[in-house]
Amino acid sequence: MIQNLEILKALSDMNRLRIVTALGHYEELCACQITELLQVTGATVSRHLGILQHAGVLKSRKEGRWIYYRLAPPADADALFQWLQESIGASDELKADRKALEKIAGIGREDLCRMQRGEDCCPK
Amino acid sequence: MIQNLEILKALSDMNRLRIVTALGHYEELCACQITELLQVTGATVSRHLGILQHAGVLKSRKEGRWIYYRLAPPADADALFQWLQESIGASDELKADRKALEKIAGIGREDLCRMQRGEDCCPK
DNA sequence: TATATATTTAGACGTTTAGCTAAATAAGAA
DNA sequence: TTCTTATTTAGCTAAACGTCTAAATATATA
Repeated sequence: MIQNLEILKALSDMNRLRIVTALGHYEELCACQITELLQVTGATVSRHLGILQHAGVLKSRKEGRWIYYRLAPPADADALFQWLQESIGASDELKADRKALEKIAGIGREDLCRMQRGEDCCPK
Repeated sequence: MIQNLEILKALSDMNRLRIVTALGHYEELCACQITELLQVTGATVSRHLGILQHAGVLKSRKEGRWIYYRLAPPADADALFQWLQESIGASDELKADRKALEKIAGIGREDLCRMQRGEDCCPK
């Protein structure tokens, strides 16, 4: 498949757009943070991240148990991603994500993951 | 659905990319010309054109029995389409389309449609 | 009017995709 | 080592998608 077509396909899903937009604001996020943002299963997030990574949109970095993802689109798709970042944030759903992310980023990895497995320990 | 997501979805199909690329070169084309280019059923072409039109990427103009389509992306997607036109033509499949289109555009509507219904009348 | 024809719509069919649950993997902690 | 846990993989289901054929629509021509 054409590389650019694969990128377009990778971007034409709301949850994946949300991931890309989030990473446009946060430099890098771990899978558990994205899981918390999207409110879907970890497995589903993993699948979406895999699709984005395979399309060459994301790169990952492993650190202990956590895997961090960051945007890394190919140079010749720069114009596309610039358009994305500028125009896509306008939607209400993505504005809400922005707020949710602030909270998620503020919690810290360990507490976030504890929360996710239901220990209900941490900041509400 | 977010407008920009709908545009991305509309563009994430090879045949629709071929249509958009063709219209990037030819100003306007009728459905039968696009049918000849893609080599799929008229019904299928009609569906693809409908999806692109619904996403706001194309506009149509009726002239007698023929319907002509042309690119008409919304202003705030300009950057996206500029990227598309610049970067997407590099693929081999789309270069072949370019050649096929020259032939198709050279035939003329009436002869082309006669050809399509198998009368086998016209330039080979 | 009746016939021909370019396009669209409707319905069927096979493939792809997004989501889930459960099991597997990989890596720290006890 | 054994246990815990973050992530991925496998297998499933339901919905979405691309394509086809056949019928319907709209327009021109005889």
